[in-house]
Amino acid sequence: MKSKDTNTESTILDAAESIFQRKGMDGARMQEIANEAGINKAMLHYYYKSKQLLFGAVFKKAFGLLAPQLNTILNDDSSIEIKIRNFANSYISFISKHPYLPSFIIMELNKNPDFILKLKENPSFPNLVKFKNQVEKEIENGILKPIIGEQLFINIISLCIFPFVASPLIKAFVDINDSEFKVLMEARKTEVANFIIDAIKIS
Amino acid sequence: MKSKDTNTESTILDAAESIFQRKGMDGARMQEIANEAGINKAMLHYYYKSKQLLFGAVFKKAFGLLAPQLNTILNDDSSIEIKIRNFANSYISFISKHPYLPSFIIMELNKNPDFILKLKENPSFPNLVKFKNQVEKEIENGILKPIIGEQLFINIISLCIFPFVASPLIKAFVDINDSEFKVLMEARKTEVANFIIDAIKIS
DNA sequence: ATATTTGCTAACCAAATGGTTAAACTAAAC
DNA sequence: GTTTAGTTTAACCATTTGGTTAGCAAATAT
Repeated sequence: MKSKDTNTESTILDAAESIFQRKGMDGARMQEIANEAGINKAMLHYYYKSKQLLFGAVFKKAFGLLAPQLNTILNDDSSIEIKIRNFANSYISFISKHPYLPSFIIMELNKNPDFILKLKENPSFPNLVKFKNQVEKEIENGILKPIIGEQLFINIISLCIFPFVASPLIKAFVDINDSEFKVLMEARKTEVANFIIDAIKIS
Repeated sequence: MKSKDTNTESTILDAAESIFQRKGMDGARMQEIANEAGINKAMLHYYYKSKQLLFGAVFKKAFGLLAPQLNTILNDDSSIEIKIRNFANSYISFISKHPYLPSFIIMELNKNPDFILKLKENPSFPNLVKFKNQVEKEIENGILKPIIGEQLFINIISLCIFPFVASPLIKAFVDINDSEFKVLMEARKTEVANFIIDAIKIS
């Protein structure tokens, strides 16, 4: 048997990732994935029974990259302010390196909302309870202005993720090219954090 | 000739809108659109030469609904604070009524970023110049804390649009059902505006 | 060495899909 | 009443597409 350090199964998954994340489930072609992997189309079915299952593997892997990052903000013990600063910085860094990830997840989840049901069963699925309690406590302690934890959470991820999901729109509205966009996103690492802190912290 | 008040051409466009916005260009089937419109598939090609052209008509119409709303905030003469309050309220109301619109536009623009080039030629395409000048002036006048106009603009639309684009994710994270989501979005009309104002206004 | 399992390919298949065509139908124009 | 133009349909077509099969090649087991 072949025992090359790049084994076929993961070559396929990488190729599928690249194609699916750019074209989506419906737009992707099995032949295109095979070409990208440099192998015969039949191999896709040999390792991953069907297009659905191959897609499932890609989707699951993609979601598995995003969720842990969210848990970071939700479940460590630093103050809300520190968590927000860390999160904005690390999440924007992360997405900059994987710009197709969030739009891929969101795109496919919109076309098939039921996908989320299986994901929710996973015990590591992000959970807001601790975060909400912490927000309430800091409000009681006079550190934060009154705000609903859920809304704050939505605000944080909106500000971090949306620019990447809607990057073609943003580039057009702000009238900038790809490299200027990168600069703008780099600046957002602190910009977003400062913006949120200014909005919620009692000065 | 037929002169019924519901003419075939617009029946087709409505059906195409419904299907394309839910399934996307790649996921939509011409037969499905024909069924939705209650007519023969050949009629689609009779009125709109091809799937591409029919899709183009739907996309153009959809974008034509979103752009004017943006110009409202960019090009009227009230203060930044008033504009933000009005915008958050009216934009969130609007999207609530057309929840598929933003994700449809963003989804297809991600798959085909060149679409935006033709849209930019349109003189009514949103332009940030006036908004940026206004922000700078209010900063000089001591009304606002220093902030880059582009970043503020991105923040505003992120907070208003993202929750709808990522609604399946949001519902799962916050652990709410559709009707609770509606309530949360209703609350955001003022929540988002207050959040932004708290972040940028000198108190 | 031989048999057997595993990895891989070329060729093939049935179903789906966007698109076409020729004929039928409708309603106004002459 | 006949012509003429636009409108609609059923049947059809070529291509694409996900998936299968049979056989080959290489590695492992016996």
